Amino acid sequence: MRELPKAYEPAEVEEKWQRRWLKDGCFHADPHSEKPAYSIVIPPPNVTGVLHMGHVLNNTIQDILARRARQEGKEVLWLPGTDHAGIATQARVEKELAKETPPRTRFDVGREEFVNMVWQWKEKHGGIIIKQLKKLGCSCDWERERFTMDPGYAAEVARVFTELFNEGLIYRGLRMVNWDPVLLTALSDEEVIMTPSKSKLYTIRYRLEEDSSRYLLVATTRPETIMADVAVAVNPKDSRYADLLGKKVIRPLVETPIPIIADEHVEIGFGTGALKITPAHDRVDFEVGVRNGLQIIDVLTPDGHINCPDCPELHGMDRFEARDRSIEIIREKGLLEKEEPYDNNVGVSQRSDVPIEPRLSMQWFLKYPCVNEAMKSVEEGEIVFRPAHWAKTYAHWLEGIQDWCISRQLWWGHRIPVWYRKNMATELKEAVKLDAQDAEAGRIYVGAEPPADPENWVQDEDALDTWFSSWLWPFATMDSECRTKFYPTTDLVTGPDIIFFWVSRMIMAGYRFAGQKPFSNVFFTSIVRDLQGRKMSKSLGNSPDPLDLIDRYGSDGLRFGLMRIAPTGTDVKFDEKQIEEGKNFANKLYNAVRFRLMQGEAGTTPAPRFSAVHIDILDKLKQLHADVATGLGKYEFNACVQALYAFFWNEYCSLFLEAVKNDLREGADPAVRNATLHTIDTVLRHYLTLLSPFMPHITEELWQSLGFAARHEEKPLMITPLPSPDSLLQGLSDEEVSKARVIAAALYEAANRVRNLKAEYNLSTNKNVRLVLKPTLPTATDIPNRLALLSGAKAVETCPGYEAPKGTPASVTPLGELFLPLEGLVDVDAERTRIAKELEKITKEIARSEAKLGNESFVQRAPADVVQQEQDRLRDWKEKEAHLLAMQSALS
RNA sequence: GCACGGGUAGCUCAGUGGUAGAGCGGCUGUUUUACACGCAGUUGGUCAGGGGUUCAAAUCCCUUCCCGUGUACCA
Repeated sequence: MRELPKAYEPAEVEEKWQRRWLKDGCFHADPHSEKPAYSIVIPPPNVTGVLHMGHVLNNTIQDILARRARQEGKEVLWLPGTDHAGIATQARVEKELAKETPPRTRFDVGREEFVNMVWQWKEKHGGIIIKQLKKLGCSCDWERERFTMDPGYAAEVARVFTELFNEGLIYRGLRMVNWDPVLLTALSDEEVIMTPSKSKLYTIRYRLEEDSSRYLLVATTRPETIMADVAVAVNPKDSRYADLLGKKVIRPLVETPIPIIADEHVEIGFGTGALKITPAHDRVDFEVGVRNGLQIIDVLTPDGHINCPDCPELHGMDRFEARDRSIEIIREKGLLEKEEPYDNNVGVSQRSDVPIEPRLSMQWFLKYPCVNEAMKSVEEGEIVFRPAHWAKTYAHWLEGIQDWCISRQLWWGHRIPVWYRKNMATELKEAVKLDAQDAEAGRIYVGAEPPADPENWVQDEDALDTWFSSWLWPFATMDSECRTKFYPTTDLVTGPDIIFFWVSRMIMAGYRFAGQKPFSNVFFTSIVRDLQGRKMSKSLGNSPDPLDLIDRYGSDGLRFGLMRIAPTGTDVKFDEKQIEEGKNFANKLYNAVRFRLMQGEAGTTPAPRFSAVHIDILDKLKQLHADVATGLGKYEFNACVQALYAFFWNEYCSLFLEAVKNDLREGADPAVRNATLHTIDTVLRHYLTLLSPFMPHITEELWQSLGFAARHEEKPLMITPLPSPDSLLQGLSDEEVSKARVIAAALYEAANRVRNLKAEYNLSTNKNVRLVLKPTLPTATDIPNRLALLSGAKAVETCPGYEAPKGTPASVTPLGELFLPLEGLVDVDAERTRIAKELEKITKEIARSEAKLGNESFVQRAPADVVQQEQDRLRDWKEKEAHLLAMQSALS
C-alpha cells in the first residue's frame, strides 16, 4: 500500500499496462486450448485510415466482449488486421505523385513500379491505425495481424475467383456499369449514392423530317448527350403520337434524322410523353436500344469530356460545361421550348464524390453464391442480428440482388487471375461474353497460379473490387488449426452502413467456401454523429480526433464515456461532455481506492461485526453482477455502464462509504472496523473485475495498488476469472438480507430528509446540529450514529418519548420522526409553512391513491399485487400525514 | 414512392401497461483529511399533436406532423 497522487493521470498508466499485457501474452489465442472458444474478427480498417469515432465505438465494444469472455474462462481470439482498400490507397499514392514537380500520374510511372510504390507507402504509413487501436487498449491477438493482400490471403482470393468462375458464376460481359470519370474505374451499385440535386429540365423541339415547321417536344436533363440520341420513343398507347410512329425527327445537335419508336417504358404522363433515347449514356435507354435494335453512339470520353468531332462547339468540353453550352446552341437555333427547375436524384460516386456516368463497358461480374442459405440463416435465427430490425434491410437487399461488378480499373489490389491467349488477344478483347466455356476451349486461362507457359498468355489488366477480398475475412485470415478452433466466429461488431458491402457478402462466402456461417451474432453499432445530427466527416471538420480525446481524458475515459451514450438505436450524438464524465468517473474510482489505501490492513480478530449497511452494499453488488451479465447478454452496453456507474458513485461512494467512515477513525470498535474493511475489499475486488472490460487500464492499476494481484499469483486482472456473486452473502438468510436492505434504505432516506431540512433552514452542510429521533423502526445502535455522520449532525439521540419544543423542525422518516432542535432559532411560522407545504403534497397523493382504490373496476380487475401495492402506498402516505398533522397541531 | 428508426427536462439520453428517471447544464450553499474531475440541496416535463383499446397508456392500436437512415425511381 502506498501514497498516490490526488488526481488520476491516465497517460502513463495506460501505456504501462498495454506493454505489460503484450509482454505477458494476455491477448494471445491458443488454438490447442481446452477452453471453449470465443472469437471475433475485427472489421479491418483501411490501411490508409486513421482512427475516427466510429472505430472507437466499434472496437471498444469488441474489446469489452473479448475481455469479458476471457474472464468467463473462454479461449479468446480477437483477430486484427487491415484492408488494402484499393481505391483509397491507390488515390493516396497518386496524390503524392501529383505533388511532385513535374507532377506525375501512375501512367507515367508504369504498373509494376507504381504497385511497388504503394507497397512502400503501406509499409511506411500503413500501420498508423493499428498503433491507434493499441492505444485504445484493444486486446487483439496482434501476433495474428492480417492484411487483405498477404500472400496467403491473395492465394485464397484467387482460389475463390477460380472456383466461382469454373462454376459459371463469374463471367465477363459488356454491360452498362457505374463509371467514375475521375477515378476512371467501374463501381458496384453499392458504391453509388443517389443524391437529390437541383437541376433543370429542358424541353427541346425535335423537328419532323418531313415537315420542318412541325416538331416533337422532348424533355431532358442531359442536353449534352443529344448528339448520342439515336431515337425518340413514345408509349405505344399514347394516341397523341400514334400517327408519328415510324416517322423521323431531326436530332437538334449534329443534325441527322432519327426514328420515332414505340416503347412501353415511356410514361405517357411524364414531361411531354416523348423520350430521347441515348443508349450509350443511360441505363434504361440502353435497354430500350437493345429491345429496338438501335445503334450506340458514345459521345463521352472516360474522364467525362465530350468526344464528338462532328460537333466542334462541344468537342473536348467537360460534361457540365457542355450541358450549358449545348443549351445555348439550341436556344440560338430556336429549338428550346422551355427550361424549368427540376429536382432529381443523381448517382454520385462514394469514392470521388462526383456524379457517375452510366457507361457501356467490359467488366467482370459475379452471380452471388448461396443467396438462399444467406437469406435463411438470418430469417431462421442461425445468425442473429442486433438490433433485430436490420434483418429486414438485409432481406430486402437479398431479394433484389443484382450481379456484382467485381472488376476495377485499378492497379492496387488483387489482379484478376485471368489470362488471355496471346494470339487471340484482340478477338477476346471484343468478345461480348466470356465464361467457363471459353476456359474449357483453351481461349482463356483462369487459375490461382499463372499459366505454365506464360509467354503465350496476357493477364487481364484489371484488379478486383476490394470487397471481393474482404468478404473472405472471417476464414481467409485463419489457418486450418485456427479455423478448427475458432470458426465460425462468435460475434461480429460493425456499422450498419456496410451491411451490403460486407456483412451479407461474408455470410454468402462463409456458406460457400467455409461450409458454415461466418459468425453467430452480428451487433450493428450506432453511427456517431455530431450534436447537430450530422455525420462525422473530414470536410465538415466536426469529427473529433480520438487520439486527442485519449490525451485529454484517457483511453478508459473515452471508452467509458462513449459507452454511456451508445444507444442501441440508429445513431449516437457525440457530446464531448460525456467523455469528460468518463474521465471524472475514472478519477472517482481512483480516489475511492486511494481512500481505501489510507486505511491499512483489515484484521481477522476480533471477528468482524457486520451491520445492515455492510450487508446492504453486498446485496447491491450481487445485483450489479446480475445487471452487468444481463446487459452484456443483450448487447446493451449503455445499460451495463449505467449500472456500473450508479452502483459505484451513488450506492458505494455517496451512501455506503459515507455511512461507514467513522468505523475507520481512531478509537472505533475494531470488530466493526474489520467488518467495514472486509466489505470494502470485497466490493472493490468484485467491482474492479466487473468494470475491467470497460475500463481495462485503471482497473488493472488499482488492482495492483490494492495488492489484489498478490492473492492471484501476480496475474494481471484482465486474465483473472470473474468472481462468483454467490459467495457474497454466504451464511445469511434471505430474511436477514432483506431486513438489512430495509434498514439501510430507511437510514439513507432519513439522512436525505435531514439534509433537506437543514437546507431549508439555511444551515450549511457542515453545521454540526443535534438531532433527536423518535424511532418507529427498530434498528441496531450503530444506525443513529451512521445517520449523524451521513447528515452532518453532531449526534443523533434516540428518545422514544421526546416532546419537541414548539416549532422544532421535524421530518417523518422511515426510521421514525426526526427533530432538529435549534437552540434560539425556533421559527414557528416557518415550520408551520414548511409542514403545510409537505402536507399539501401528501394530501394530493392520498387523494389520487384513494380515487384509484375507490374505483371498483380497478380493485376487481387489476392484479392482486398491484392493488396490494396501492393499498400499502396509501397506508404509508396516511401514516405520514398523521405524523405531520400531529406536528402541525403541536405548533398551534 | 416504399421500408425502417426516432420525437420524453435547456442539452444528451434511459424508461415495453401500474407513483415520469439519470448525467450534464442552471441556481443556492460548501474548500468537512478519498475525490472541487468533489460534496450537499434545488430548479426543470400537456412524454410531438389528435383519436382509440384498457380499471390503468410515455409504453399497445390507428392517424397526422416533424427529424434521420436505407431503398426504388420518369426523361
